[in-house]
Amino acid sequence: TDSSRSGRTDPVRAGVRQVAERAGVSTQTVSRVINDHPHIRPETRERVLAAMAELDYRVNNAARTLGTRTTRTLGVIASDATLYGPAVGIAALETAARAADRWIATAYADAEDTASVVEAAGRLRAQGVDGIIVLAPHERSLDAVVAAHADVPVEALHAGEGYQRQREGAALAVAHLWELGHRRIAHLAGPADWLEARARIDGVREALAARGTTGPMWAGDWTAVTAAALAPDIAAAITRADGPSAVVAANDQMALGLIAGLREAGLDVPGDVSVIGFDDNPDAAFYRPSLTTVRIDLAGEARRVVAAVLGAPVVPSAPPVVVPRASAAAPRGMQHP
Amino acid sequence: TDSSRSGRTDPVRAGVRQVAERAGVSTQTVSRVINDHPHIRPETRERVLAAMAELDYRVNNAARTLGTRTTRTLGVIASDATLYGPAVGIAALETAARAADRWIATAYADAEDTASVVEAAGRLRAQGVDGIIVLAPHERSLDAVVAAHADVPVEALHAGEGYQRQREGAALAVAHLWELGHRRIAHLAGPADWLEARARIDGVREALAARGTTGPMWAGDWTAVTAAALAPDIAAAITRADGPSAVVAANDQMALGLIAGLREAGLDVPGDVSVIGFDDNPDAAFYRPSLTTVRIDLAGEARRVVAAVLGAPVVPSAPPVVVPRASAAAPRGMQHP
DNA sequence: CGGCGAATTGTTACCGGTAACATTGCGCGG
DNA sequence: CCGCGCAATGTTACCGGTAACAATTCGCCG
Repeated sequence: TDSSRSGRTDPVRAGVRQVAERAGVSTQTVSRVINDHPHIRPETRERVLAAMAELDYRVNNAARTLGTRTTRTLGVIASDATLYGPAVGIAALETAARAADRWIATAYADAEDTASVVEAAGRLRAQGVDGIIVLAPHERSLDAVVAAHADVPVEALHAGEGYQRQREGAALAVAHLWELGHRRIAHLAGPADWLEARARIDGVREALAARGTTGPMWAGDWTAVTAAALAPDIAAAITRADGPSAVVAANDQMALGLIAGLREAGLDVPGDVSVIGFDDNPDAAFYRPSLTTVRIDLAGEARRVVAAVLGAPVVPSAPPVVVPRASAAAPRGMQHP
Repeated sequence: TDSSRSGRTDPVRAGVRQVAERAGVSTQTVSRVINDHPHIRPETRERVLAAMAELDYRVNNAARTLGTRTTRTLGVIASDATLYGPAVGIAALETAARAADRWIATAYADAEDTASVVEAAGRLRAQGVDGIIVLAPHERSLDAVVAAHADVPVEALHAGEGYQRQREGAALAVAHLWELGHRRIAHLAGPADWLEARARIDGVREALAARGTTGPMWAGDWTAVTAAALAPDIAAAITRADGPSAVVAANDQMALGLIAGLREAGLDVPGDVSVIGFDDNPDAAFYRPSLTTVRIDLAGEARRVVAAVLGAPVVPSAPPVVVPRASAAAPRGMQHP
């Protein structure tokens, strides 16, 4: 009976015991209703739900965790939030986790430093996460995390089927350029020890191989700055007699830097060379020239990996698609076929 | 006494009781050591620490939470992760929280929908956060969150002192353009009911007022798409006799879209009109033209707001600075003064 | 109509810390 | 040499759920 001591709102949060009393059942029954257990008479369930609503009941996660030894929380290890891919990946994971009635705990780490990644995993473990999702890591970091935390499921957003999707996307990029008429295609890759970069490299390689050719490759670090720094080199290759006429960049930000750098070197995009990006950053439509890019179904990937960590049945994501814009065009001499 | 039943690693995590037994003290003493309470003999502390190390003890957060009713977790409500500002803000908050030995729980909400923001706050509350930090919200959403969750501290990254910083930054942008010789300066603002947008609007207005003038204003939604859609309008204003010769965009992404749209309308940046952005997106250096922008000390802001939520003494952040690049230049007719 | 198994609900103990309070030991002033 | 007060440590109960097990009810079959 609420004493009129102080404020207007409930001074103490209601617990299962209060709900149970109000509904005239045991706490266990309340617990069963909360967790959707079977063998509850519909009428009883109603009564409990009503009591919960009246008391504005919320489960106490800490208590639940203590009892069940499971936090319903998934840990996410992310690296650089200034990169478009990871930032969107985290958001997609949060959404997917929420849909699965889980929480996300995010820990940032320096992807270049395996120890820091393992340490981030440790922080997440200390918080009691039920599983860990690694975003775009070095392959060896992933291995290290798996080794150090063998007792929780660890998944990478871009491993397994995600790897395939990335590969497909890269292959699509090559196919798009090929159809435009390009026959010598280069790749500006991400750091080679990132799974994500590797997948895109493999995709490019295989697509080229399927067409009986290969192409030069450079490795950046996902940033526009580094891509711009590599541009002179790439420009030199392009201007050679049998140099590439198109470049697949492993993400949009590198494409941006690359285009700026190529321009600096006197090359016009898409006049002298075509460039295609990866990620479909919403800004890419407004780059100059607007950027042709590959879109991955990140939301679907996130759902898949969350399901994988939870051991739930996975639904496949949608296949990647090319978003054609101005930065990729027919090679010089083919404009009017 | 460990029965040799199964695996190599400890089958059960050690708890305070195990540590206490091993160190020959009570669990309470262990607890005191964990939490750095006074009145522990150094020698005792050593013994406990040793026992903890030997047993690879980790506190169980759930148990601690249950006992103390505090989770050491701060909730962050974010809106759109595809925007550079919020994405970096979250990362900065995570770092600041970690430095304060706290966790971050992130909940995404639709900023345009107050109910969704309040609901996100509710989710965070259910998780038991000790405080809530709202990232770039509508003012009314912030009010609603405060009203609905009066019993936890709620702060906005861009309210209070953060507001001042934003205002300063906008004023700096105006000052920069003014020094270049611009006398008629427009503002492409964010949605007017966002605190962040408001601060920047106020900064622009006040800086103009201090120079005895005013300027036209348009409101976008932070995205390049909408900025591009507004560009024809803005271009029309610019080409009028006494139209503005420079635009302060409220973020870099809008600046990007604006520049693309102005170009579409036949206006050259910075030839016909100067544009300055806000945020110092690392990509901005590679836009074409490279974007002059304003940098805010986001890391410092994050530290400040985390301290504020925790009721700790706040350290001020660094003042904003202008990063001069190519998109802002002297107005036509002043190139050679 | 007794008996049996499934459906439904209740009882009890426990998860792993910590707050609150109790207790012990010791230095020191009078 | 006693008593006081603080330093150092211990005891106990409890936080708010849930697992495990027990008990009761009920429909239905032989």
